[in-house]
Amino acid sequence: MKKSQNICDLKSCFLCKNTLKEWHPAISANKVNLKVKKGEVIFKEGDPVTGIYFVNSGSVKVYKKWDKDKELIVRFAREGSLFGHRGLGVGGTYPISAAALEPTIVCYVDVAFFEASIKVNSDFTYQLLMFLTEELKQSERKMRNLAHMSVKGRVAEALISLQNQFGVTADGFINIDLSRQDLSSYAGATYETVFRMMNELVSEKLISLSGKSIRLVNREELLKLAQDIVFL
Amino acid sequence: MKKSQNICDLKSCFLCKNTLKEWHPAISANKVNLKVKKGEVIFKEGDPVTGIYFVNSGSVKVYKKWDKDKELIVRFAREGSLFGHRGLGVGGTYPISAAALEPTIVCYVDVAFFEASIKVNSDFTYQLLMFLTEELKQSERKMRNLAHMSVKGRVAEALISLQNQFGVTADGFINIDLSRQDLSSYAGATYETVFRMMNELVSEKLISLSGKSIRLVNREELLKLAQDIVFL
DNA sequence: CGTAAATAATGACATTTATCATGTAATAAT
DNA sequence: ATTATTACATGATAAATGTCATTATTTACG
Repeated sequence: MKKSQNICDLKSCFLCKNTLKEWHPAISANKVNLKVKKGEVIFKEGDPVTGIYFVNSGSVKVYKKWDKDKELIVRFAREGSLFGHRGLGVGGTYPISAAALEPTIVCYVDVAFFEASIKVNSDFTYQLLMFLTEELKQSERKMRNLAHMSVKGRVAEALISLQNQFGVTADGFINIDLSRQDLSSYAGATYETVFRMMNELVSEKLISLSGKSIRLVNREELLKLAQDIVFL
Repeated sequence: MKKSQNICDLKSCFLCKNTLKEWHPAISANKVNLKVKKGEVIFKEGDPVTGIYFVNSGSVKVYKKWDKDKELIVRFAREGSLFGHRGLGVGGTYPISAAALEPTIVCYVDVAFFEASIKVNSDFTYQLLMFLTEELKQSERKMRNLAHMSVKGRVAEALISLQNQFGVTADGFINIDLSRQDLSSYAGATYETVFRMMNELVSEKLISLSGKSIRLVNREELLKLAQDIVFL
C-alpha cells in the first residue's frame, strides 16, 4: 500500500453524498489515501483496528479465512462503500480481512475520529445504522442459503448478485474480473463443485462463458434457481 | 398474543440500563406489552413492520424459514434484548420470523416512535450501532462456519453458544428447554445428522444427556472442535 | 522472450450429509 | 381416557459435495 498525494474526494461515498456535506471537509482533513495493488491485502483478521476505509475507486473483497487456502467472501465493497467498520466496538481487532480485487484507491479514516464523528453527527449515524441493518439482512439471508440451499442455487445467486453489484460490460458480461477461486469463495463451496455447477448452467443455457467472463443468458431461470421458497 | 395490563419495566434492557434513563419513561408511555405463549409466533417473514420488540422475560428464537419444515435459527433474544430491528430501513417487511421458546413477555414499541428516538438520542443510537456491529460479526462468523465447518463442529459451537447465552442449572445442564428440532435449526443441519453427532459427542464423553437436557462435560475438547483455525 | 508460478479444467474416488422409512415415546386435543 | 398429533430415535440408502491427482492454460516477472 502506498500513500497517495492526490486527495480522495469521496465523490461517490453513499454516506457522504446524501447527508454529510458539512462532515465531508472534516473527514478530508483526517484521512489518508492509499493506493492498493490488485490482490494486495489491506488488513486481515486479527490485525488491530486503527481505522475504517472508504473505497474511492476500484473494488475490494471482504472475507473470512478458514484454512490456509479456504475462505468465505462475505461481501464486496465498491466505489463509495465503506469497509472495516466491523472493527468498531469491542475486541479491537478486525474480525474479517480485506483485499483489493483490482488496482484500488481507498481512503482511510482514523477510528478515533470516526467514532467521535458518529457521536456528534446523528444524521450520519442514522445512515450508518441503516447501512448496518441492510448488511445484517443480507448476511442472514446468505446464512440461511448456506445452510439449506444447494450449491447450484448458491452459484446462481452469486452470479445474479455480482451482476447487480457490478453491472455488465458493453457485450453483456458481468463487469468484474473475479477469479474462479473467488467466485467459489463467494458461493461458499469448493472450486471443483462450483466448476461443475457452472458447466451445468452452461449446458442448460442459463449462462455463457468467454474466458473468465460470464454472461447471464436466462436470468429468469437463474432467479428461480436462486429464489427463496418464500411461503410454503 | 395477549395484551397485558402490568407495565413492562424494561429493568434489564441492555440499551436502556446504560444510556437511556431519560428515554426510558418515554418508551414506557409508547409501548404495549404482550404475553406470548410457548411456541407462539410473534411475527413472520413478510409481515409488514409495525414496531420493534424488547424481551421483558422469557426467550425468543429469531429464524429464517426455508421449506415448510426447514428453518435456520439466526439468534436467540433473551431478557433485555431487542428483536425485530431488522425491519428497520427499506422494505417495510420483516426479513425474519420470531417465536417464543417459553412463556414470554415482550414489549412492543411503535416503529415510528423508535425511529424518531434514534434520530434524537445519539447515545442510544450509538449503543444500537455497537449492538448491530456485534450482531454482524457473529452473523459473519456463523456464515463462514456454515460454509466450511463440519456439522459436528457446528453442533459443538451451538452447544457452547447456548451455554454462554443461557447459563447452566444447579445440576450443570444448559439452562434452556430447546427442542432437538430447534437445536438442529440452530446448528444449520438436519435433525438426523445432529442426532448422530450428539451421539458421537456423548460416546466421546464431551457431553452428557438427561432427557432433553444437555450438559457440557469436556468444554475444552468441545472448544477445540468448534474452534476457528485462526492462523494457518 | 522464456520460464516459474499461479490459476483453471477435469475425472476418479471418498466422505459427509440429507432423505426415507419405520417405530416409539411424549404431548395435546376431544 | 382415547385418540391424534407431534417430537424423538434409529438404521438403510441415496445424493450432494469435497478431496485428490493430473494435465492444461494463463499470468507474472526476471
